[in-house]
Amino acid sequence: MQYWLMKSEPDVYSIDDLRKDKTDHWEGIRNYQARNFIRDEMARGDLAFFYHSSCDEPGITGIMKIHKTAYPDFTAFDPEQKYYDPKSDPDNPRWFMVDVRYVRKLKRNISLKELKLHEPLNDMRLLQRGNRLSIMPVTETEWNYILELE
DNA sequence: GCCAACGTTGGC
DNA sequence: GCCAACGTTGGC
Repeated sequence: MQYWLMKSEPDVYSIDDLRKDKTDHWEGIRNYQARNFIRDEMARGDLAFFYHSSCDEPGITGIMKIHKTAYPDFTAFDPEQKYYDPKSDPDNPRWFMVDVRYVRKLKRNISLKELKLHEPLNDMRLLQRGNRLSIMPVTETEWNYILELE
C-alpha cells in the first residue's frame, strides 16, 4: 500500500467535484515521470492527497483512493479534447490514467505555506524547489505527519 | 501577470 | 548526443 499526492487546479477539477462524482478518471497526465508512477506503481486501494494548485491557497484539501489501476488515457486519442496527443496511438498508448474515488475532505485546507514550516516535511518532493510533478509518492511517515496537522 | 524552473523538441 | 529554443507549470 502506497501513498500519493495528486495535483489539480480547482478551477478545472476540485475536491468538491470529486465529492459529487464519487469516482472519476484522472485525465490529462502528459509528463513521463508522472505517467510512470500511474502506470507502474499505483495499486488499487492506495491513498492519495488531493492537492489544489494554481489557486488562492495552494494546498492539500482531501483524500481519495485509487479505485482502478492504469488504463489508456482516451482523451489523448480525441482531436476535440484539450489533452489530445496525436503521438499516442491507441494500439500503443503513450498516456495512462487511473480512476480515483472520493474518501473525504480534510477538516481544513493544509496549505503549501504551512507544509513548508514543518521540518519533518523538508524532504517532501512537493517542497523541493522547482518541482512541477503533478503526481508524486508520499512516504507513510509524511502522510501520517500531515494528517496529524489536521 | 510575472517569471523561475523544468521538460520536450529538433537542428546540427 | 548536445544544447538552444520553446512551451508549460505553478507559486507569488
